[in-house]
Amino acid sequence: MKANMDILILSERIAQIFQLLSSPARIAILLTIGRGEACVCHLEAVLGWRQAYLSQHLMTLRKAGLLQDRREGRYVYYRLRDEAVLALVGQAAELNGITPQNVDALTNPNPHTRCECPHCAPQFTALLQP
Amino acid sequence: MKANMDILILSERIAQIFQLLSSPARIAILLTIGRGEACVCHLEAVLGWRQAYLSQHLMTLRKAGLLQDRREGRYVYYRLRDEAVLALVGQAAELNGITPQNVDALTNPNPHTRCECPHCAPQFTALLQP
DNA sequence: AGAATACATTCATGAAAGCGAATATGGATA
DNA sequence: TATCCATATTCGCTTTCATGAATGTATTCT
Repeated sequence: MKANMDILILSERIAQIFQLLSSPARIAILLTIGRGEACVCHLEAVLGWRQAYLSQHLMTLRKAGLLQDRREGRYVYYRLRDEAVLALVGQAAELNGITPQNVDALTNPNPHTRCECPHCAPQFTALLQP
Repeated sequence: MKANMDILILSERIAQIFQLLSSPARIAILLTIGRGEACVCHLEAVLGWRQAYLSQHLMTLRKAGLLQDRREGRYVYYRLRDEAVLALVGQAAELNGITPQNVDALTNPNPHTRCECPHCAPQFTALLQP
């Protein structure tokens, strides 16, 4: 039965994407990078996780082709390879009753700006404190 | 840091959806139901899996609110509670280089038709054989 | 009522993934 | 060259999840 096989193979490939996105940590990373660019220390500061932990998830996302990295000096900047993933995240959120505005509000909007994390640019740190 | 907490909570909820869809079996089930309606024996015949295995995944999808079931005699018919999930699956496929047509071709198109599986309507069985 | 059929649920196990600790690499500065 | 800092990788443990086996429940038919 060919149609049978097709649907299984197709489903497998589709599930791979969802598998990648099934981790809260990776979703948070993708939103924090958003339409911009971020070094690891930025994510470290914003999300409050250890560097090694972030690097593991970044490696996963990079190997899967969702992220691309760019080295500049001793910093490595990550950005989305395809911003369509943000649309996918938004649609998933809607399915769960979350409005697109809520997602957008937490998505980094800057298209490919330099990282402004507390390490890279300490003057921005104060803004994060309530 | 409020924004920090928000993004973690939001990411958690979004990841839940992806977690649900990270199983090839569940993707195949959703596509096979598609815009129509299917009883368990239909899925059993089309996908070639044992009944208990299907029932487990159906339970997961039902409890998560993605599927709704309707009893008619001793048959239980499943349908999508919100067809938006098909759009989500299609978008995930596109991210992985699969064209929407390829997905559509394997998505049951009939809106809420009665199940026509080999058990429920044996005359259709012949059509499945190449 | 009893048997048969369609479906649901529970339980156990094995594989995979999350996550922490430790360590390695690679560029920059002195 | 030596050292520091940003980032990457490996290892190991724990937990989670997928899957199979067995069993339970609801409905129809005789």
